[in-house]
Amino acid sequence: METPEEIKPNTSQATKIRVRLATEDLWQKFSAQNTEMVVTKNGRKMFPKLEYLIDGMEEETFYLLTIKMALVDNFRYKFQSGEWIRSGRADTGFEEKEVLHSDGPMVGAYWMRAPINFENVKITNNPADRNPKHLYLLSMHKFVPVLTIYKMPPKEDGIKFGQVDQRDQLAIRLPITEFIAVTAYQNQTITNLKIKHNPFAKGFRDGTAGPPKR
Amino acid sequence: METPEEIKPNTSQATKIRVRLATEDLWQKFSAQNTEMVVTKNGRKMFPKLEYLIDGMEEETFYLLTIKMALVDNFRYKFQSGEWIRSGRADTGFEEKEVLHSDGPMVGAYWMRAPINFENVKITNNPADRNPKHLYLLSMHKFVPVLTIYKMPPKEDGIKFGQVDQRDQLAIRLPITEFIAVTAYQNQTITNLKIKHNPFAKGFRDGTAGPPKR
DNA sequence: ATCTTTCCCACCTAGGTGTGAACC
DNA sequence: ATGGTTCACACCTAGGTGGGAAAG
Repeated sequence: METPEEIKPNTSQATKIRVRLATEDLWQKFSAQNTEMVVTKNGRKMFPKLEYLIDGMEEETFYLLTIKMALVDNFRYKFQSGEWIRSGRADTGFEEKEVLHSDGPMVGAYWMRAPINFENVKITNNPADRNPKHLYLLSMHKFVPVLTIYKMPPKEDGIKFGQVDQRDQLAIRLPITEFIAVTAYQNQTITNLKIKHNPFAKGFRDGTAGPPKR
Repeated sequence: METPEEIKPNTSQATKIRVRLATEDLWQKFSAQNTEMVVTKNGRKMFPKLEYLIDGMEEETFYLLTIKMALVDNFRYKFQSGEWIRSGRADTGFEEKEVLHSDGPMVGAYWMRAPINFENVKITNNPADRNPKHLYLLSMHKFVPVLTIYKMPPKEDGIKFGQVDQRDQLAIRLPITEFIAVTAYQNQTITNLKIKHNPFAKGFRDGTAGPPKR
């Protein structure tokens, strides 16, 4: 169980919330080699997936969950001689954008029942992409996913979208999920891990099927 | 352009909103034969899809969209001698449930730009189904989809989920989208229309591929 | 008997992989 | 020349169809 890195001023209830990754072992394998994530013009899924396990919420209170990507530092990176090194200051033009979890406002009991995944969220290097489920990232920069949990006020009559108090926000960034956005993998070890563990890359595994012929 | 059937007490802005179906011609073909929709234990997609075209929203105001299914009347139905007839009173135990559009709160300009579809919403006959994107329906009963548009107050600092005034809700039910929930198709004409127009049923079309062998 | 539901199936759509060459 | 990006591609996962037999 990891401790959240960033906790905003908060009510006593919200600070009891704890978050960990559903596939922490897998993330650890990537993290140890410096995780890379491919960004494309049309949007690319992330692998490993962002799947969080949550506990400590109030069973009957409504919460909203969002995900965003934050720049880890102000540098550009490049892969040289087998390692990632800094290469000047970060490009300009990056703005954080938040994507609401598509399940909408749900009670704590719901969020805690099963892993919460954001696999419908894709990352892109196309600044003109207006898809609300796509996050624009800068290639060759380092990012960290930020899960934010908003506690809703008690529901009233009608639809339940009360105002969210700033103090009832909890932002969680797990260092193990940091990654560098790339348009093509740089580190062959990362490529091998992707092929080994991502079911969609099964066609590139040795012993399962031959490499693609051309 | 159809006129909304049901307009709740409303601000002047909200009443300017107009909604029509993106695939109205297709819905018309089904509606003329009494549309049937299959419900399953694990959830089934609807076909034709619920795809709405919207105009008349304020470009920069935020709106939330939801979908729900309403019982059209208090009867149970059965298909006898080639037609749907009433067969006693409706079963008990149906409760309307609302599903938020997964894009979350978006400005009017966004909702009006392209057809709004709810194809991630599935219908089921399993009362124990707790999936927030699944709607529990009673088989052999008649339903109508209800699109509800919630106008949000001007955004403040922080996250933008202000309270929604009851007067700023607009509920739209298009009679052409009424359907009877079934566990197996009753009317062969409906089956033929599904096979002809649903891409996933291509395997059952004559002249494209033979019927499945067993 | 009759009506309704469930299950597995062949067949299909939709779209997620890294590759390697081309492009810039 | 170098470094980063784009594209079509073969190969795969995932899952949406109604049919038909069986079950309830």
